[in-house]
Amino acid sequence: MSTADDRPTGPRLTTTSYAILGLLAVRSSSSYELTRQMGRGLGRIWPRAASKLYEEPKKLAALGLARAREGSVGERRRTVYSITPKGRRTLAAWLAEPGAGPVLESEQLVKLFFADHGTTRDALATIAAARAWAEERNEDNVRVGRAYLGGEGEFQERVATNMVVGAFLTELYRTVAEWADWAEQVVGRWPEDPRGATLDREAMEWVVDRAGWSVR
Amino acid sequence: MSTADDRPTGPRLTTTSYAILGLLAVRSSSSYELTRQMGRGLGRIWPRAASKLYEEPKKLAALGLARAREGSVGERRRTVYSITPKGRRTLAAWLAEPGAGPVLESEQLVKLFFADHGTTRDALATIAAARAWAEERNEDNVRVGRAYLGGEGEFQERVATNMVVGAFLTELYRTVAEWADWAEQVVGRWPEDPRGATLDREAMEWVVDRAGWSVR
DNA sequence: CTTCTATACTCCCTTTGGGACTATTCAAGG
DNA sequence: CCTTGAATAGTCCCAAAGGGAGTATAGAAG
Repeated sequence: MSTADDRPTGPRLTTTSYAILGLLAVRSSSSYELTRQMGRGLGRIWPRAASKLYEEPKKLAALGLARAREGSVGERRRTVYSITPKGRRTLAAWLAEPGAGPVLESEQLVKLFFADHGTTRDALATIAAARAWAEERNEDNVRVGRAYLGGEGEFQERVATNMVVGAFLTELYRTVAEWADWAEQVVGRWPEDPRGATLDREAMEWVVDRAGWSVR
Repeated sequence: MSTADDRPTGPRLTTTSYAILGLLAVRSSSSYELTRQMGRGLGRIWPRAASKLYEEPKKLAALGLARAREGSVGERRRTVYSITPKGRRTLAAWLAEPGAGPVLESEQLVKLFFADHGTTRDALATIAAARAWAEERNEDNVRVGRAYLGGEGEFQERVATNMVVGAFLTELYRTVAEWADWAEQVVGRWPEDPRGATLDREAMEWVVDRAGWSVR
């Protein structure tokens, strides 16, 4: 943590707060725009419900990390937020700490964890759904990557940083698909009642071997 | 959704509810044991705060999906829950639906998303932290995999299903580590001020090529 | 006996999800 | 011009969940 002067007092800042602050560092935005931005790229790595996001910029403004400018389009209210110098320093201080590792929530995997209480067909369907998920998500990734290569990506000037995150997602989706293909083979060899499935030694050895990269 | 008879009325069941129900399908347990089980393997794919977990089995019992047996160890209270036939049917019905795709939350990636508002050194530290995370997590995975190969894994009789989920995690951790190694190379080529980083065309082409698996 | 860990919970305040709602603007079509 | 639907711009509400703090007993070790 950097200078004590920049440590916000009052409401605590969450990762979501910093994400909104980061978006304001890139560009001043209306609260609606902020919720849209959070829904796109960032939503893949820090998904948040839109309805809760409207509160964040207010909090940042209350802490002096952002400034709120009330305005209107005709009779419709509109608030545009912009980052303050204090906000920039606070963001930079946060970036200087390494951050928590990924947290994964997968209902599909929970179902597979208990696959022996359903049918093998159910398990295969769940695996297929996982692959479909990866495919669908990857389509967006390809499109974005190509746009950047063509020099026409959103926030093209930020391509270097966006690529690092985009590559992670690319690899993630690819991994899910490859795992799904493998799992389909393995589970396809199960009996109809998965309770009868036993250790597939060859497959297990392959998995353990794959895990060997971190072994000292 | 299967037979209407088995559709629970009253409190809504969440994925967490089903996970607890699944654990009871494997073995009757005290609420404390349930919270421990949720903290181990399942916590990697469906992390939940222990303090909230004590409510779930109560809910299942209220719905007739589990039965609660009050008891004691000396003067200490203890409640053991076991699944009912209705509970088994409800679990099986849930397993018959494919389930939602993975949801990822990564503070590290959020930081990298805004890396151009920090320093290149910060970004490299964040990448190193991601790799360290993958390493640490993978160590557990290796240990578990070897125990299963040796026939001494926890719930060895469920090795077939556990392997499918374990393989996913193995691949995930490996992917994070490989991505981190790549990202370290790429970011290592950035100028000291990451705002000066520009499109690394060769790297971007590699990423887009890697994403090509799902392209029709 | 003391200390620490394990077992076995409950409570509390904050954050968050997700849905529902209100209202104006803008665009397209009849 | 009017109507309809999407976009913009929010607020509210109830349930789920995070994370910390707390209480209490049992068991192990010194």
